Amino acid sequence: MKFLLSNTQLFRGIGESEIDSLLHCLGAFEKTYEKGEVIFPEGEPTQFLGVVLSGRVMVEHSDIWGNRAILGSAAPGAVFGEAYACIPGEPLQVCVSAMEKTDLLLLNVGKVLTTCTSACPFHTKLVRNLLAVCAAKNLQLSGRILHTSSKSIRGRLLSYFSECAKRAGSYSFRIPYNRQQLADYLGVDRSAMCNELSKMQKDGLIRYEKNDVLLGEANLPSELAE
Amino acid sequence: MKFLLSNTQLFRGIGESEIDSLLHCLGAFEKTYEKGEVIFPEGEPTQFLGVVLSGRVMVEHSDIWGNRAILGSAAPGAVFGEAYACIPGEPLQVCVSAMEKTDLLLLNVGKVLTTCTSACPFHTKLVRNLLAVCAAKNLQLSGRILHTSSKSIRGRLLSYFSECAKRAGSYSFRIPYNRQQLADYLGVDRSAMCNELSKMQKDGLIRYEKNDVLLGEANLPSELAE
DNA sequence: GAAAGTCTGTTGTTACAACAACAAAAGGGG
DNA sequence: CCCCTTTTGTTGTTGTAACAACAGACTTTC
Repeated sequence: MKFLLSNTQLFRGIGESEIDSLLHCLGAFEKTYEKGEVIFPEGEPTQFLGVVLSGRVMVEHSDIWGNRAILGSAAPGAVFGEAYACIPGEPLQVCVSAMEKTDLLLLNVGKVLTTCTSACPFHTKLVRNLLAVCAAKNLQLSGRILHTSSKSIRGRLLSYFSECAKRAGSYSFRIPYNRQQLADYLGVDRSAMCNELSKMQKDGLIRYEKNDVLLGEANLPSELAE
Repeated sequence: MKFLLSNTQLFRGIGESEIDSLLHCLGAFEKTYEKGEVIFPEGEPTQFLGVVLSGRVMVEHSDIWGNRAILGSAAPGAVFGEAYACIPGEPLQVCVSAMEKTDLLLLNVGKVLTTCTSACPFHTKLVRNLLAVCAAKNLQLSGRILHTSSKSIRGRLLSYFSECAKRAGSYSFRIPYNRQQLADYLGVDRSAMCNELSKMQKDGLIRYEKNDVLLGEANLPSELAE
């Protein structure tokens, strides 16, 4: 696990040997959640930040009519809840839950920030890393906003798929959401989105099979066929 | 100006006397922009973070068809561009411009983060403050997402107005956007939104006059009348 | 391996918001 | 003060996406 951690953005530049003492300072502990289980419920504050060790978590919001909006998800190595953990007492406007069986590392970040001790020599480094993580999360949220800025379903899908392709470094990629979740991420109706996906395939814009998508012209070699 | 700064989130806990040396370390300088002028153009990275001294700036994105999406705005004392300044070389996906005549303080944050020097004793404090600012900005962006999660124009307006009222600590508040900007912030058509505002007033949900809004029942004492 | 449950894709209907076009009001210079 | 520009509010039309309902594929469980 220490090896995994030392490769995350949060612990970048901190040796595996130092991580131990840091984790101790941060009151770190591991915890496993089953699919669908709530990790941070809406309405309560949290002192803890989560690091995904395995599995995947989802950040969502539900209004009083049951309409769900998905803000994003976190894959292994990624961090979540850091914004709330950095603002002590702030009640969550969102709910974090496990999309599948998930192992987490939970860190009490409140401790780092409220006490001014720099006793552990790597606190400083950690805070800077946390800042970088927080900044990157800002861009992720901005991305989600830009993906939903188009008025049409097709525009939203293409915007999202473009980013997926860019991140994967390939026109072929796998999306982490099922249809309902993708619809809630893009803020559209599921059935209308399924419909649009079909049309886009007919139009040769994409090819897809379940969660695998190939973005590009119809005449590209079809990696997805058979 | 130092008095203003020492009351901002970014410089909280840093004495007015220390701010001078910090500003020097950060290569800080003031600059004035006219209404409509671009501060950070889309596509280019920035090493600088901005603090609004007076006026107001707006963060927006325009797609290739000219559709504009407004991500948010920053009032005096607020900070912008910090996410990009914390990720060296990251090209802006958004454009920052002045909504009116605006005085800014620009700080080279890249220097703080890339060099590991803690020579200035208040660097550490500043980085922590910056983290808090970044976390708060996360919540702002989440808020913008939640305000646009409703499918109806009325739902989006009410969600936004609710937050305005909460922040103002009053059912009566003033919005910083004109109609077109508000529409672009909420991701709806301006004329349709104007229409919906009229209906909401007829229905007694709100009263408004230009940018002043009163949220609540029709039978509340009408502060806006006369 | 059958049964219950979940997920996906399809269709048709309907409501709502985008769009276009215009008039009135407000603001800003000269 | 008048003219020009910007902003706001209104109307009518049209298109698109939400919604409801269902069938088939795929999972999970016992």
